[in-house]
Amino acid sequence: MGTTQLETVPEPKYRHLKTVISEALDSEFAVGEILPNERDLAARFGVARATLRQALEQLELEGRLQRRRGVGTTVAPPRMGVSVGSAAHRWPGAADAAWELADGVREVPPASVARLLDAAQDEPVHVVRRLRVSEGQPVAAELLYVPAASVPRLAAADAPSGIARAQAVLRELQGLSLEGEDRAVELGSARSDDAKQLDRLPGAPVLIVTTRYFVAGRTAAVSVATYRADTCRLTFGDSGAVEVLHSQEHSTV
Amino acid sequence: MGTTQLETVPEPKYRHLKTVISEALDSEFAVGEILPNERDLAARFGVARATLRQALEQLELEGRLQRRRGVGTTVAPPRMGVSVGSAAHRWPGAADAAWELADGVREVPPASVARLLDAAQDEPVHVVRRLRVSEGQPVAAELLYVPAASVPRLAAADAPSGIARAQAVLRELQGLSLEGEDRAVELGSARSDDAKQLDRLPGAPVLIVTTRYFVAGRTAAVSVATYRADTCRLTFGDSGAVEVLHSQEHSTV
DNA sequence: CAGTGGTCTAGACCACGGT
DNA sequence: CCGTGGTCTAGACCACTGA
Repeated sequence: MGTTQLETVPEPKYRHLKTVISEALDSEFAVGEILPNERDLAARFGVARATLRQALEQLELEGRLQRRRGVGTTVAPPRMGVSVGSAAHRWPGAADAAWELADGVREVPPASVARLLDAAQDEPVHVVRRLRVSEGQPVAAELLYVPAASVPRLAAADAPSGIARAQAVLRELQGLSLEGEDRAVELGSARSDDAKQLDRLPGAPVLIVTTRYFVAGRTAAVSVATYRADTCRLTFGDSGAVEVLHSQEHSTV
Repeated sequence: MGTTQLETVPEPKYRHLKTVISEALDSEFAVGEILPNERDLAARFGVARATLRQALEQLELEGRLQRRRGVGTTVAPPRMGVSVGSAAHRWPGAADAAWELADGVREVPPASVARLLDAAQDEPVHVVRRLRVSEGQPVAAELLYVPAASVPRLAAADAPSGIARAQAVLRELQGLSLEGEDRAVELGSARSDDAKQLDRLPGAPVLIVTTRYFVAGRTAAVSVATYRADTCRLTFGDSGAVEVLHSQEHSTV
């Protein structure tokens, strides 16, 4: 057995390119360094620009490159590890720096969220918008959905839709005793509003972390956090172990 | 301020296409149904095939479509929730069905893994290859790296590199008392060998789950599991809550 | 303003799956 | 074998950034 690598099939050009460039990145480029522009690179490798771009796209997906319109393509630093749910049973924002309040409104949640809350389809809930910043750059945009029933002391039109309201909702939440959480991670593409906050183009790959917070057997809140997939490695520290160090080379090993 | 949605900029065609098709999927198509082929669709929408493909690619990334060469494009079912680390402090394979042993060899791990193990750079370790199957299809390919020091009772050339050897390694592991785990999730693209096992093309987007297992203060094993990003939603059940139901609509809400 | 990446076109051929 | 999606080309124009 051991069908290790017969590779009877001709490798597509863009995949070979990807390997070549990837190796060049390891040996000949420093983090932050600017690569030649796409037209020059394509010419240098003797391929069409579209083909070159296919290779660059995958390298960007893997967090090896960073491309910005009007600027150029640079060598990306190793992904930063962002902690997700390290200390369980703690309300969002509790002593948690790194999250920056952006807005607080009252809206009807999307159907998928309404399903997770045990709420009616058209019932408006509190929505707290937050932005997570790490190492100086935005890494995640979060929408925290809180049904009115979870924060009964908050009157309907308590604060005039803004950061003040967001603060009020979070303050109320922290009075509740959190029983547990439930988390899911999946791949998605950035909605245009998230993309703006994350300084990416709409459609950029993101890791969507959906968290349900349980109080008294019910779902008291749902958080949908959109993390930049290119720059982030989500860490789940179950034990009190050391913070995870850099790692790379998940492909083309 | 509320820069909600001025959208002064013309929306690219492929993004508009994506919205249109996405809505059509919700209203006019059933799961598993086959879409018209790309040439017809492109003609119908009055765009070049490449542009149509850009829209389809993103929809596939979001798990809404499934495309297979030689077959066609079908409407994908909702992502399945696969549990990752629901019951912590348990060795891999312990009563854990769903993982299917594939191979067991002895190899030098990639540098990134060697760094996580407290091992020397060129020291060979046991490598157990496993495949996770859920709902009848492969969802993850795992490489479990176990330094010889973690399983001292295993002689160097104990079994002739195969499933028997894999079983022996796992059996030894389960004798150890696991102290904790440490998990990280990041986006990657499938290496060609993983791609084969997962029935995808090389380069397909995957969620890479790296787990470190701690015994006696040391890293006794490292698992690198590659999950299909298109079909999987990784779930982390911290509480004994109900299994997560379907959810969708992470974008274009 | 010049230079970058992002979008788009209208073709072509290839690799694969089923018939 | 035919029809599918996958790869590739050689152009073109647009949107954005920074000088």
